[in-house]
Amino acid sequence: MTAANLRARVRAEMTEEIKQVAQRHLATDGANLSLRAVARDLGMASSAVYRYFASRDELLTAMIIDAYEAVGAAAARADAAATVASSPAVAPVERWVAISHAVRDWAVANPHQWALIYGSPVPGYEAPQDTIESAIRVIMLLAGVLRDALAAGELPAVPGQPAGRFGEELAAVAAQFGLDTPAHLVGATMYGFVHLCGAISTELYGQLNNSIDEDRRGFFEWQMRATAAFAGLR
Amino acid sequence: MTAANLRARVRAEMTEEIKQVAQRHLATDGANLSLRAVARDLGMASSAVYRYFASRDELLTAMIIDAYEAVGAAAARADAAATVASSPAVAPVERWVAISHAVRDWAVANPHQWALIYGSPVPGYEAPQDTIESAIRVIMLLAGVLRDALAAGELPAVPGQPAGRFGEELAAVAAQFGLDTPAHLVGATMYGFVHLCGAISTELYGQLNNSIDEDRRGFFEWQMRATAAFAGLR
DNA sequence: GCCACGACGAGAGCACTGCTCTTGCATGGC
DNA sequence: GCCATGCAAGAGCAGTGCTCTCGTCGTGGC
Repeated sequence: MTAANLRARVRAEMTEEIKQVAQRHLATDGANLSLRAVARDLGMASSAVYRYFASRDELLTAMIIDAYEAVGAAAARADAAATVASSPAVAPVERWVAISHAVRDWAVANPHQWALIYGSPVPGYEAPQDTIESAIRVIMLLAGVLRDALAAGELPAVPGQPAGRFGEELAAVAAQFGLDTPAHLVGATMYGFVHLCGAISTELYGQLNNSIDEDRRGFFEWQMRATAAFAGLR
Repeated sequence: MTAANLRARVRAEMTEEIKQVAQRHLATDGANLSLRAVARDLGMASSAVYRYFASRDELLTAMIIDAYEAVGAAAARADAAATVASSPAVAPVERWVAISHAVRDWAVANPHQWALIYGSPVPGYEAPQDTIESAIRVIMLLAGVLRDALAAGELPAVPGQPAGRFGEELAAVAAQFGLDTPAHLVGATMYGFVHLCGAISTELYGQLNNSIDEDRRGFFEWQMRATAAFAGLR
């Protein structure tokens, strides 16, 4: 190992350490992440952090990517577990529900990270291209459930596509991602994803207070089964 | 008018002026509202603002209440217009769609205000009780559509309530607000509201980028008609 | 009519923030 | 052995929320 490689490794470790401390601050203090406070926790000058992240926004971007990775990984794990668990043929709706629960569980456990990726954008911050490939993992999992269900002949045939310009856009999305699913299934996927985001955000941001206070998990599952039914799963 | 009343009026006008300038800043700069910048725009010292708002959070709270009022009023206006427009008997689903479009139109026109009330909470900020009565206006309008449709016999009968603890909570909500609608309709109302929030937030926060870029309004309406159908409207 | 009181505005100041610039230090390659 | 390079630290700038004090000015009570 050359010295340059060693230096790069030390640098990567330091970067990781900064991110970890920043994530701890994020989890406790919320989105108003203070670079100086992170530096203090690490026992170094605030200016030293700028050797690793050019700006606070860049640090936030790194945390956004990590958050997308984490929630996507949690959802993928749940999907895999649900798929395997049903050795003969699990109902696709159970995969749909398992993915949704995994996302919600992650969000409840990491509310500030959720807000970072699916909440209102940080002021003055614009998501760079780095994040988009991480951002679509959850929705691609949902799309996969419908694709498999369609292949297994478990979805009712719906001719045509939703009427309107957006129907063509849905068809274009299917083509773009190489999905051999009709446009209305792409729409149903996005419909489910939209509701997933809405259900979690309304719950986390207090819109359900004084209405559903006890069985939020049950209410959530009821909703997600409704979106699955809209897609044709049952 | 006594002098005290005059003073109170001057004070109210000044308070209103501060809120207007703050709203202008909010609309352009986003949620990182600077009290000092507002004071500069008003040509007064920053400390003078504290005569009217005890803290930045209090100013934000005032703007949150105003935002709830604005979106609720827009939705109520659209509902009233849709109801009147259909002099003999407009399909209830059109009222549902009209309310939804009004909320979305307002959100698209005032994205930062939307983020303020339905986005991730401002760091360190907790919504005070003042906001909750303003917050439920939109969802009460949606509930009203279903209530009227039920009274007109336009909803299919669904016996019982959703199974689970949350079903009881839904029934309790119906009782709490004096709604004579069954629990599953309360659930459908909240389902529609959740999707409304999710659809608008995903659109505003860029989750639809590179998928639905042209006909977002059409995609939104398609979604809201689906939530109406879930409630039994068609 | 006067005067005290209270509301108000302005300014200074504190602690904090993101970010930049300069300086010193240490280490590895020649 | 010397030098270049990467790193850390400190000072400093402009900005923030918020507090405190002080001067002013209009108003209500006497």
